[in-house]
Amino acid sequence: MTAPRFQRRKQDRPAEITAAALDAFAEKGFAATRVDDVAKRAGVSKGLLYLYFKTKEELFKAVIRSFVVPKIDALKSNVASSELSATEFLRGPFLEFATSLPESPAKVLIRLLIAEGPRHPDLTAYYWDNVVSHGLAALRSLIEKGVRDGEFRRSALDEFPQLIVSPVMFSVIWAIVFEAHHKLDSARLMEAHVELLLAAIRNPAAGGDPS
Amino acid sequence: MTAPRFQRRKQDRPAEITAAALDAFAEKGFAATRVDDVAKRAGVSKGLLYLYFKTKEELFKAVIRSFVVPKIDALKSNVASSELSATEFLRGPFLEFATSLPESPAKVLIRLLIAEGPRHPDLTAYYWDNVVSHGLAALRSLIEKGVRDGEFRRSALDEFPQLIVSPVMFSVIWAIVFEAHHKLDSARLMEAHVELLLAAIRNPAAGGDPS
DNA sequence: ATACTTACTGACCAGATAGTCATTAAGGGA
DNA sequence: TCCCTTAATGACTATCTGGTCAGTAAGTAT
Repeated sequence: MTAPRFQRRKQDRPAEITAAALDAFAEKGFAATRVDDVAKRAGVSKGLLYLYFKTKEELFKAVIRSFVVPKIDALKSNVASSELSATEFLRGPFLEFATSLPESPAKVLIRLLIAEGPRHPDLTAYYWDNVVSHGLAALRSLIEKGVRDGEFRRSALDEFPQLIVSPVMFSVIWAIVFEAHHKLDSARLMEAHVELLLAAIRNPAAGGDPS
Repeated sequence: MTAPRFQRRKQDRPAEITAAALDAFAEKGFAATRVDDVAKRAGVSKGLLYLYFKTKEELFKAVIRSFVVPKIDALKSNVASSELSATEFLRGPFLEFATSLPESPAKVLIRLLIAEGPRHPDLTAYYWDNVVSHGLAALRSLIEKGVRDGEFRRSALDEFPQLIVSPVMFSVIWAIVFEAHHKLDSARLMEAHVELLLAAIRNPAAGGDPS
């Protein structure tokens, strides 16, 4: 009649453990997080955790990877809906993405990457290959399309698409550091950014803009 | 005839120790740095370190403070040289400041603040009071001046001066994470940013711009 | 029922490290 | 030259924690 002391759920454990680890890392950072604490949050013994992840570092990497992959998929599906003009894309999907990021798990990932990245070259390489390079390429082609269609003039954005996303990163950092005491309305910040950007690169030779 | 085993240099020790600590933190981050290692780098016994700093955390805070203060002074003296027009200021002193930051100790401070800030509310408060709020105020008054003088049109920058510095922060983060494998020419990035910014907010009613 | 595989537990250990303190000696004053 | 204050040392400890492993019991096949 006694409830079983545990269940065997080989399929689900890894995901549950990485989720618990993300929570813990979000609160304390990697180094200050105890493996025992992660195990407790996942409702699992420390021994089991070590059955699925060889070391604490492996766990760390698995956390990054497991939350990066879905993010990329979301990004790709966003870019796929590209019947929009470049301007519309910036005001629509891009703005939405940029606004949601500072409140998503990405915030934690970014903190971890900044804090621990320099000690994990393979991780930053992975992140570069799977996220940053794709993101930059997408931005570049977006700008290129805008220019081709006559919406945008040529500008330094060709070379530095980073300028499109730097306020996004800024918002995330702000949220990490000042969240508690100095809120930043990142939605409106991003709107302002997009409008400034469009004002700067709009092709003066082309038809006017309704705004 | 034997050289003395140590010298008593009460005045210099704290600065030497915080400098050593900055180096160590830059390499390993706060949590992974051993107090013993800091002491060795400073050429001092661990016991002495604890004579000047009550705990490792106190040392951490002292490091942040001791490198923030000079940075602020530099900033203030920069702003003081304000016979320049707003446009000239952005293209001159601001650009210089923005370009130098990613290679300065500020890089380390920012990494530490992102990594450990959430666990040290008093530190982020200090940083806010002494750096961020002043910086934002300076940017606001710069924009205001530009508008007053007819150089700039009113824009969202009034409300979000953060947009002026977000690429600076971006450059710093980039340097922290991808330094080794994907250099970013932050000088040219910042130039591009300033020109885009000016293109966006230049007052169309005013006299043209030579560029 | 019974035997068998293996997911899971939890007590344990070895190494590391923040912080202490009794002791030493530098260096200035009388 | 001899004190005497205190800057500085370094050995020591209490604790903490990543990682191990012998044993336990959940589930499955027969």
